[in-house]
Amino acid sequence: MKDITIDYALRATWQAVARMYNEEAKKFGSTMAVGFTLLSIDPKTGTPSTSLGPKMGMEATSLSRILKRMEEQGLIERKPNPKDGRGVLIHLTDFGLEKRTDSKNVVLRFNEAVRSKVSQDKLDGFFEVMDSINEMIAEKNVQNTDKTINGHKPE
Amino acid sequence: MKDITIDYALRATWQAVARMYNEEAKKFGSTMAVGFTLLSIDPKTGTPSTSLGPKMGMEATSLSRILKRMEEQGLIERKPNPKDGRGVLIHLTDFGLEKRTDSKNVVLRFNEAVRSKVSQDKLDGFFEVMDSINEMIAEKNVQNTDKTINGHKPE
DNA sequence: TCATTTTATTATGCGTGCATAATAAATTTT
DNA sequence: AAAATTTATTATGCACGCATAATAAAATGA
Repeated sequence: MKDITIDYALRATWQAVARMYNEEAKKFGSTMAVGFTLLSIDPKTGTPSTSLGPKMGMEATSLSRILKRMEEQGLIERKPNPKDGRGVLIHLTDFGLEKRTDSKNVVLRFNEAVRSKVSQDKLDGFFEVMDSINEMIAEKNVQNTDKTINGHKPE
Repeated sequence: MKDITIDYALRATWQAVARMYNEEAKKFGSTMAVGFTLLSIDPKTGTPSTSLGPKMGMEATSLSRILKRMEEQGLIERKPNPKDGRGVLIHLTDFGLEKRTDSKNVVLRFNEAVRSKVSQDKLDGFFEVMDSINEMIAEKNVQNTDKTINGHKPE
């Protein structure tokens, strides 16, 4: 029985990863959140902004400013969605694709490093606990039933 | 083999918990970060601000503004540290102690809910993965060797 | 003792994430 | 079709966490 709480371990560990990711991203002139967003955009077809929020596990409004800055930096282009006058399609520029690759490498390096340190068994336990937490929270919020993390991957 | 990355699960899950914690904290006029800080202060002896950052797994500078607001809200008092003219001792006010109890209940409820959903085995896997990640990151940053999460608890 | 270095804290700016509110374009209802 | 509702997006303000820089008080070294 560990001496720390689940939420504390989750929080402190995520913060540590976030610090590290931001540090890495800085090396190629980016940030963690921008990197995650780049990874959530389909390089070939582009991605309707509607699906970005759920895909990234965050509120849609939170993306507004990030996308704005990404557009200003020339990482993405917003194109009107022919199927919905309200919606927007997010496309990567060549520059964005380049940064996307950089971001992907950071993510891959981290995940491989962790997987090489822990057994698949422990990792399964980790993912199950994550699933349980998300389920539990989703149950409390009736309107958010589609916000489970399963079935999504950042690519 | 899950279809999502470790960092993604960590991030999305933590964000979900953070949203929930903030929602709960709002009910008694507080926030998640303030709640965590309250829980990290010893109600009897007070806590030197030096130890708050490491205890909470965050940079010391990040606490400055939070403590400032907490003082303005009457949750804490900063008293000079008799043993070190540079340092400050953080003490809870009666009001702070009250909010600390509220915050503690939120944390306890969450942890109990998770523990009732997952086996101790899975939970051990979770904690081991968290430890591995923190170790790995600590190894990269030579100056941060004392930043492991083990041995700390938010109370 | 005096100078240098280390340590504790605060100030500031930036990026991030949320809630809330506003706007505009569907969609549904009548 | 016109009105009401829903949905997609943006704007704004607040809280948070970080890095960097500034300040002040030890601690260390000469």
